[in-house]
Order: sequence, then C-alpha cells, then structure tokens
Amino acid sequence: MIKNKQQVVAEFRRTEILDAARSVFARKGFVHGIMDAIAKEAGIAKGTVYLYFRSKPEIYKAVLDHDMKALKKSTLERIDAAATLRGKIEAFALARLENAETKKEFFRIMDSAAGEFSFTRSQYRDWLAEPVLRLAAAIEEASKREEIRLVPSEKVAWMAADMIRGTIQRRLLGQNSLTPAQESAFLSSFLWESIVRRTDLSQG
Amino acid sequence: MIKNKQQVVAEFRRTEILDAARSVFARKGFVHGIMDAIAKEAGIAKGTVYLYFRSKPEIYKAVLDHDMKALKKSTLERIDAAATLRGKIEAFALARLENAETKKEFFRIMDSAAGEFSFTRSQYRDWLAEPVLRLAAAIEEASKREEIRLVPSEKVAWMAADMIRGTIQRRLLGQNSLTPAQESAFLSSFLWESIVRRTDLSQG
Amino acid sequence: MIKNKQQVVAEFRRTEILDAARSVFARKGFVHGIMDAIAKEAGIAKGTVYLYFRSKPEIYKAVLDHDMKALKKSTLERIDAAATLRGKIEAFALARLENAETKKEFFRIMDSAAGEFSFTRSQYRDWLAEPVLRLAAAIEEASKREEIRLVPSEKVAWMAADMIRGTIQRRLLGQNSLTPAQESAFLSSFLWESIVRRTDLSQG
Amino acid sequence: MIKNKQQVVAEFRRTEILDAARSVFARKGFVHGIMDAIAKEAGIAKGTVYLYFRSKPEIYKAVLDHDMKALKKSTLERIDAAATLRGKIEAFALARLENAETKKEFFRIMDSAAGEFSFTRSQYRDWLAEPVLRLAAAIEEASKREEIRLVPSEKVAWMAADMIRGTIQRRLLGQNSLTPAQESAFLSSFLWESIVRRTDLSQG
DNA sequence: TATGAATGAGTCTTCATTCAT
DNA sequence: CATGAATGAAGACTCATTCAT
Repeated sequence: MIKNKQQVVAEFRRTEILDAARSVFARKGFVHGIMDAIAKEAGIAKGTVYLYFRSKPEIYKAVLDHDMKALKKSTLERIDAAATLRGKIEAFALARLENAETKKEFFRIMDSAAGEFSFTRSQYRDWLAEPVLRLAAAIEEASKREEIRLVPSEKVAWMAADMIRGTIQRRLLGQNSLTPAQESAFLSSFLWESIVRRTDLSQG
Repeated sequence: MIKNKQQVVAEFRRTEILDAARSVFARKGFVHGIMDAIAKEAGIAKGTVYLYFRSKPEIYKAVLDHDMKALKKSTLERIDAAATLRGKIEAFALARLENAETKKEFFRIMDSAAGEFSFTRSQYRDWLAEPVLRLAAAIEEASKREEIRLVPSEKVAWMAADMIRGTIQRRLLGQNSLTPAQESAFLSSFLWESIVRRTDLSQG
Repeated sequence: MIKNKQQVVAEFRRTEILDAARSVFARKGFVHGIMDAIAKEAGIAKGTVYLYFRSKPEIYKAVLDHDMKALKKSTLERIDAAATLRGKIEAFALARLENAETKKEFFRIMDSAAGEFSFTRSQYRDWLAEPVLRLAAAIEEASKREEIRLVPSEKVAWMAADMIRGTIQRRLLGQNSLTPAQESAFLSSFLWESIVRRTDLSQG
Repeated sequence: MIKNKQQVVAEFRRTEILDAARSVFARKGFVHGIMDAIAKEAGIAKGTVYLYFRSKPEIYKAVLDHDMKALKKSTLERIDAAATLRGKIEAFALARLENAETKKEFFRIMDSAAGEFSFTRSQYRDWLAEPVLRLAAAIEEASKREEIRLVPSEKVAWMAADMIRGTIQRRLLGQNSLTPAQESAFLSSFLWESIVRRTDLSQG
C-alpha cells in the first residue's frame, strides 16, 4: 500500500487526464471530444495520453467508470444510512441531485452515454441497477411490514430513478428554483403519497 | 394547395430519404449513420440526397421533426379527447407507449438525440414541452376544482413524462411483460394515488 | 465482355494508381512509400485512391500480382516455345532479363518484396515456383532422354533462377556491358556445360 | 590497447544491445523492430540504448557490420586455407552455409537488408564483394594455369555467390534434406563441371 | 433531375528521440 | 551512467460534401 514517487506521479497524471477528458467530453460528446483537445486541456502532449490510456474509448469508459463508482458508493451508503423507507427514497434522490450539482460535467457525459454506444449504455445500466435494486428491496420489505400498500417494488424503484433523472436534466437547463434538499424532499413525499398504506378505505 | 406532379414526386423522395435515414440512424446513431448507407437504403444515389436536404444534420433534424410532430399531434389529440384528468394522464402515457411500440426506430433516435447535440436536445425539449404543459394545465384545473390536492402542476406533469420515458426504455430492453394499455393504466393509477384529494385527513 | 465507359474509366484509374504506386514503392519501399506520394504521383486526391483499393498493402499486393502475372505468363510461353532444353534455359533467362530491363521498377519492388513481409514473400515464391518447376520438368525429361547427365532437376532449375536473379541485380547496379541476349546466352551455355552428357569419360 | 573497466563494460553493453537488436530485427524487420523491443530484450532502459548508439539505423548498420565482418573474415580464411580452386569454391559455399545454419537471425536480416534501403544495400554488396573477388582471382589463376577453361572469372564467382544465397534461402524455408557439407559439395562439383578444362574436344 | 466519382479536411495512433531526475 | 516519462511529427484511413456529366 506504500506508493513510491513514481506511482504517485502516474496516478496524478491519470487523474489529470481523466479530468481533462471529462471536461472535453461533457462539452463536445464522445465523437467530437478529440484527443488533441483532451491533451491540451491536460496540459500535456498528445502522445503522453497514450502512455496512460490505450485508446480514446478506454478513456471514455474510465471517466464513466471512475465517476459512476464513486456515485454508486455514496448513493448506496446514503440509502443504507437512512432508517425508514421514506428516508431511503429521499436519500437516493438527494445523493444523485447533489452529485449532479457538484459534478455537472459527469452527469452530462453519463446522460448521453446512456443513449449513445452500446458499450456505455450497458455500463450505465449496470451502474444504475444496483442502487435501484437496493431501493426495491427496501420497498419490498416495507410492503411486507404492511407499512405501504402492495406495489411492484422494482417498477416503483425504477420510476423513482426516472423522476430523479428527469429532475436533474431540468435543473441543468436552468429550472432550479429549489435546493437539492427541497427537491428530494418533494420527490420522496410525492412517491410516498402514492405508496403509503392508508388505514381508511375512502378510495380504491 | 394544389400540387403538381413535380411537387408530389419531390415530397415522395423526401419521405423515402427520411425513412431510410430513420432506419439507419436508429441502428447506427448519428455519427456512424453515414450518408452512403442512407442513400443505399433509400435506393438512390448519394448526390441525390443533397438535392432534397442541405446536409446530414439537416436530415437528422428533419427525421426528428417529422416524427415528433406526428407524435405530438396524436398525443395532444388523445389528451384532449380524454374527459377526466386521470384519463388524460393515461392517454398521455398510452400515446407515447404505443408510439414507441410501433416506431421503435424513432424512439431510439429521439432518445439518444435527447442527450447528444445541443441542437437536437432543444428540439426534443421543445417537442416534449407542449403535451407536458397541456397535461400540467389539466392538473392545474383539477386542482382548482379540488378534485386533486394542491400540487406543483408543471413539476408533476414533467415527472409523468419522466416515468413514461423510463418505462419505454426498459421495455425496449426487454422488460415488456405488460401490454402498453396495462402499463399506462398502472402509470396513471400510480400517479393518481399520489395526487388525488382524500376526504379524510388521516395523514399529511 | 463489352465494357461501358464507366468501366473503362475505372480500369484506367486503377492502372494509373498502380503505375504511381509501382514508381513510389520502387523508389521508397513499402513503408516509406506513403499514400500521399502515390496519390500525388497519380495526380489524384488521397481519398480517391481508397475508391479503388481498400488499403496500402492491397495496392502493394496488386502491383506485385499484376506484374508478376504478366511476367509469369510471358516467361512460361517463352520456355514452352523453345524446342530444346538449352533453348528453354536461355528463354527463361532472357524472359526475366528483358523484363527487368523494361520494368526496372517492378524488379526493384519484387526483389525487396522477396525478403520483406511474409505476405509478399510467399507471393513471390508462388510466382517464381511455376516457371522454375516447368524448367525442372524439362531437365527431367532431357535426363531421361540421356541428353544430359543425371542431375537433381529441381535443384538445378532453382540454381538457374538464382543466377538470373543475381545477374539482374548486378545489371541494375551498372554492370551491364552485355546485352540481355548475350547475358542469357552466357548463362545457358554456362549451365549447359555443367549438365550436358559427355560421350567420353575422361573425367568424373 | 589496454582497456580499463569502463571500456570493457561499455563494449559489453554494445554487444548486449546488438544481440537484442539482431534478434528483434530478424523477427520483425527494420521498421517493425521498435526501440522498445530492443531495449526490453537487452534488459535495459530505452534511453540507455541512445548512450551507445546514435539512432535506430545506426544499430541496424552496426548489427550488419559486426556480423558481416565476422562472416567475411572466416570466409576469406577458409577460402585461403583451401589449396585447390575446387576446394576454394567448396570452402566459400560451406563457410556461408554453416554461418547461415548457426546464425539464422543474421542471415534473415542480411537477406532483407540486401533489398531494403540503399544504405544497407551498398553495405551488403561491399561485404560480399571481397570474398567473391578473392574467388574470382583464384579462378583467374586456375584459368592461366589452364586447369580450367577460359571463363569470365568475376562473373562466375558472382554466380557462385548467387547460387549459395539461393540455396540458403530455400534451406531456411525448410528444404534442407542435405547437410551443409553435402550441399557445398554439390555446389562446387556443379560449378566445377561447368568450368573444368577437358582434354578431349567432343563438344563445343 | 439524377448520378457517383472525386475531394481533402479531420482524427486516431505509433514510435524515434530527448531530457530532467 | 541509467532511467523512462514526455514529446510531437508523421501517416493511414473515413466520410460529408461537391460537381461534371
């Protein structure tokens, strides 16, 4: 676990390149984010990039992989940390909203990656699936506890993810009159209203 | 409004090209959907394409524009045709689900277009906005009628759109155990649960 | 077999490109014979070259293939036309010497191709093998007729080819005091001396 | 002439690099034999190579120069050691055949070098010329002694070299049913038959 | 109007060589 | 001396667009 100077420098370069790539890809997309631009943004020569990454797709995947892993980790942690289902939903939303706030560039890349090439599409789905399924499990349990009514848990969890994604997209377009906290509070309450078990039976 | 033969033929060619382009772009995406392929699929020479469209982005936009307009028109009509808010929500969902079913290719293009270039992103939003706002207006009215509780109508309408989009994406990936009708029924009931006004006040 | 104008033009272009490529490769070799140079020499744009040939190696092979086929054909014909074995040897030598005289560039390419990449090496050997084996067969027959002494016919035929190749190489370097006809006469007489059957047995 | 430790080490390094280069060039050729591979094979850093050689062509030439000098030396010695002309021819052939057997890598490089760049072509010819001319001188003398008939001595000597080269090439391709000794015996006898002076006059 | 051959700008990638440590 | 990270020039190939026929 002890890193010598070489390794530190190498890791630093990799990070520099990934930062540059993230910025370029966010602005230009995969195809128009050219290697020259990435190298220039990283302040190094084009050939140097190839000392750290085998190819352009490699870099793209690395950006996604790195950022998605971090987001997934923190999202799962925050979901797990919440005690109640409603809290978990809110945590999920907040984790993604705050991440999008801090890392706009990453969200832009991830968002187009979701629709672009098959190799990034599957990467995206793989990433998203885990938090969603964690939430689905929590819904399932709450359903068994009769805390909420009987709902298709996975479907509902995915729909939560859909709404969060859409909300972030709109916020990036300027519709951000609410804070992320308010936004996630609204989202969770909205969902909660739909799934909560009501004691009275005044409607079907 | 009277078309001579020239104009009819010209319009026919445009349609042929757009059909070919839709097919190619759906399979390959914008960048890898090359003009040669479009021309070949349309059964004409490459140069001929340029007699009807100024450039490749032009064609891409035209495909989106044409199909989106059609989808918008039918979506709006079906929303308007529904009498109740719940019916309108269901109509909105069903319109998009059925369209995605019939025109997978178009949905694929539209879906990646939503994240790709700024010019298609805005086109996408412009199109989506109208049905969503129509729905928002209906929500607003229902709210005033005290049929539903007080909700931020536009927000809710966008969230409905988010869930529909996500649902379609998942269906295209193979998760289509329900019919579009069942799916839209579920979606509208799910939303309805969340917004309906309850006479008792047993929860906040 | 009727060629329309298109095909004639296309064939003309292919020939132009092959001529340019032959010239460039002869001067620079495969690696340093760059596509820009070939295109410029052919008086066309770089992209045009790729309308007629898939890749650079493709062109290289096509040059070799085209010229080798022609040389093989004329060589075999001239060998076959000769009535005697000695005449066949002389014809073989003369065919290659005259060809090298007329098509210096081709010989240079073929000569380096013989040692360069495996894909051209095998192409070269395949080409050379046929005339050599034709000659070997003639030697074999003459041997049976007791016109010549018993010799390993294939070995001898290859050695004839070796000497011809070396002779051409030296001629290209400036040692060409003899005419091709004189040169091939010398070669065949030299070989003949070695293999002819002598009636007396004054030496082993 | 006394070498200090520095010089010994330096010479050792040069030899190591040349050995690595020979191996790499033999396998990959000049262009695809890259500096990284040579350095790795030599077990040193890429930069270090440049402390001992100015450039890649320099190394290539050095390999050729070193091995050719050794081959030339032993070839000349063995020619000189033979008492008769026939013995000298056989010695020449055997020297080259055995060298090719022991040092396949070198032969492969030399063989392609003979056709590749002008700088190696001339190097190759310069090297080959000396043994050939030595042989030519011996032929000349034998001719004057009336041991053999009147032949263009240099031409014949070169042709001997041609046949030897061709024979080695074929042996490297797998046609090596004979031992080098048998092969050189055959070659010298074949040539001898062609040039030996015959006392009777039964043919022209 | 229709064609499709021709164009050449644009991009990834390689690798010999340099140089700071 | 030794290292190996950094450099950037060079080159194959693609494809949107043009234009002569």
